[in-house]
Amino acid sequence: MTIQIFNTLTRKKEPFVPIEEGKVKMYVCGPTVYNYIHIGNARPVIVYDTVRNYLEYKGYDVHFVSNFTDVDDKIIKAANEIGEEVGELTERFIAAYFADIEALGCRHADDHPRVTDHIRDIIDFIGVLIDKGYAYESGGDVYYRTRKFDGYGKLSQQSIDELKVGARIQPGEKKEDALDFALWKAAKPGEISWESPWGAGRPGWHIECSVMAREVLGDTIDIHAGGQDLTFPHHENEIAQSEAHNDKTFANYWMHNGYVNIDNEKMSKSLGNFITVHDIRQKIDPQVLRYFMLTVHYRNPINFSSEVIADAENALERLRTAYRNLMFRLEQTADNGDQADIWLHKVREAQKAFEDAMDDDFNTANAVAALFDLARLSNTYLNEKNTQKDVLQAFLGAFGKLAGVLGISLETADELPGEEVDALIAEREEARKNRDFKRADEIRDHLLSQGIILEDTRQGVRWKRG
RNA sequence: GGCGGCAUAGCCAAGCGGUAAGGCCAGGGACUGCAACUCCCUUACCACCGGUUCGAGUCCGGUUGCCGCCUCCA
Repeated sequence: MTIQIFNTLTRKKEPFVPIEEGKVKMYVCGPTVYNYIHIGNARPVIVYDTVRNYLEYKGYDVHFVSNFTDVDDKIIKAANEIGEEVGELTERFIAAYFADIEALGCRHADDHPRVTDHIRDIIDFIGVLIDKGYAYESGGDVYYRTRKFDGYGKLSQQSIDELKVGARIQPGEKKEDALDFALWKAAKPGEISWESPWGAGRPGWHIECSVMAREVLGDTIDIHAGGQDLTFPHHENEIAQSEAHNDKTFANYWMHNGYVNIDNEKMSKSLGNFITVHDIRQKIDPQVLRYFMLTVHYRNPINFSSEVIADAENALERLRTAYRNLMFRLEQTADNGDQADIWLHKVREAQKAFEDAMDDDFNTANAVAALFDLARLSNTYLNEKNTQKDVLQAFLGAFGKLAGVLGISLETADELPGEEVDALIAEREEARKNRDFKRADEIRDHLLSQGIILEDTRQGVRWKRG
């Protein structure tokens, strides 16, 4: 089935048709690296990593690009405050970013272009916009002439005059119109800067994405994504820049994820109500955070709280237990049965349900539900006296593959119990055989106090870390 | 002021015209020496008021309450 994507441009779900068959060009706006990312920033990273995984699952060759904004006002400010070079600061937080997203099970993009590596391209791009009359120099700055671009407002669905009401005009403004935005900013004394035809300066915020997307992916890309707050003005401005420059559609599909809220309010750096991924992953399993993010449809807001994380922990554990129990059974040299076809069929049905959910605008909430269907099925199967190896492997394969699309690993890194533990388990088995339950329970309680939970099954003693 | 989103069980959350997925928690039962794991069962007049329809959480209008964008922001 074709994937349906909700396109912000049309406010509708549309069948996904890539520019080039079998290939997807995808650009996701990345972080401004002056701090650790917070869990609100982590949402798009997780969501679009999952989108990318699913596109690949469907057989697409995905060229996934995500940029780093490594020069801007906030970075300069942060660097000044702690007395660090801009380059050192950004290098540090880029490394931190990778560490954080890896913990969250996200892969690196195929390309991570940086603004400071594309200054030349940006200057050239701005030059073309000036030549075409879409931009003008003013006192060392260069601004985009918003009213010149016909489609301005088409992404945020606002007319240019409505936008103007809300626009603020800064004192000493050098713009022709309040809605114009900076493509190039003249350097203030002592600031990091590059030479340009308009004097020393640095790029404005929006221009980088237009330029780097084009440099890496070309004039028109398939999917452009980011947080809802980027719709306006960032993405609106990108469209204005790119389409004025390229004379082509910039992106065919625009995806925007909802916010992460805390106490029902948007988490944001300016409000100061944020939790960094760097901190939270010391306290909770980052896989739980990822799972939690995917239990809500990406366009809806998601409210973060300790309660909801506790729920997610338990839920993920159920999935992991199902997986672990399958592995355990497989190790017990599975017997033969004759019901394989029925079960194999059920596995396929669950997989189909997962795909249907993901095809429908990446409905991960329903995809997760399909995983739980699979868990119930496999648990039921494990209650059978005889199991077959190929069925167990089918369950494990489906679990691994589908959870993998969601970026969730069901494997738990339980180290082998030491010899001492083995001996105790053996002793307990002996005691149980002799109906010495007092001693057996003593051993079980002792192991429990060490965080080892025993589970007696028909196939033998199974254990796990509590 | 302009634009937009959301209100579904104790909690989280799908569903977007045909008589309410899934998860967590709770209660009951089965399994077990007892547990654990697991399985089965139980828990929703879908914010409110009108309307369209044979039929509406699901479409239309209105009300109330939250939230967001219009300014740096994922």
